[in-house]
Amino acid sequence: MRIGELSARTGVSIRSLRYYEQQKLLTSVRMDNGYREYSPLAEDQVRTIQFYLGLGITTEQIASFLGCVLKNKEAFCQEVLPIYELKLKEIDDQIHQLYQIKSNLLDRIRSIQES
Amino acid sequence: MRIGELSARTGVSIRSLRYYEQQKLLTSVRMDNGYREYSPLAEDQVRTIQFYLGLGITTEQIASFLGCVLKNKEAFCQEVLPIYELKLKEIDDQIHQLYQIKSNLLDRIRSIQES
DNA sequence: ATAAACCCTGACATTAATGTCAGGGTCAAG
DNA sequence: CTTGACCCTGACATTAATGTCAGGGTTTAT
Repeated sequence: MRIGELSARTGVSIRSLRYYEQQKLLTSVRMDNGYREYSPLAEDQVRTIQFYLGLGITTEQIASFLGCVLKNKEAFCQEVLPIYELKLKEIDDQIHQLYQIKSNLLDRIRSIQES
Repeated sequence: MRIGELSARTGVSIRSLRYYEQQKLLTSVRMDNGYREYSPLAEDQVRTIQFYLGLGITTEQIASFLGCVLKNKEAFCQEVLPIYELKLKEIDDQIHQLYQIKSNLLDRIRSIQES
């Protein structure tokens, strides 16, 4: 299929599909006219990419294990767990920071409303 | 005082002090040689700016009420509360999103460790 | 053969505060 | 009068994925 169809099937913009290819997350073969041609498997692959992006994993990190997880069960890919754990730590840090700010904001709001 | 001293006193980089001025958070008078000269009050003003930035408030928002809060008690400045409340909502949304991701991450980690 | 719909590359824009560099004045102490 | 420590402006870079535009080819249907 061509890029427009892949985009329509997955809901991912053409621009993003080209970007994924540049980041080595996705491959295509070129037809004589220069158009990209995708295998039917690409649709699932794009959904997988989107799933990991939704977890806040960067394209660079995804590139490091995507080849494996497309062929095996995720548990079999040793690169995945450390990345998940790193991301989890980052998220926890961010949550903590946001709570700090929230607490400060609530203090300020309270002190305004009291006066 | 000149910009280097203000920077040293507040711990805020010279670059940032110039940026605050450009964003109309800070003023200075120019000496004959073109150097900025700051009033002693600037030190406190810079700390106030830093405080609001630490709450995640943008320079544009700060600019909208800084004049007031420098002259009055914060509670007196009507622009402040809506901005606090808006920011609080943004923070809550972000916290919520992060929890969603965290929950997904924990699921994946668990499913890897179970296998 | 022409219009519409598709595809290509390359480039700039987006956010927000800050870092950093280049090229150039100013001033004080030696 | 020179050196070093200040100061100035203007500009580009940073992050990461995506949007958008220009300028140009291709294909399909009429």
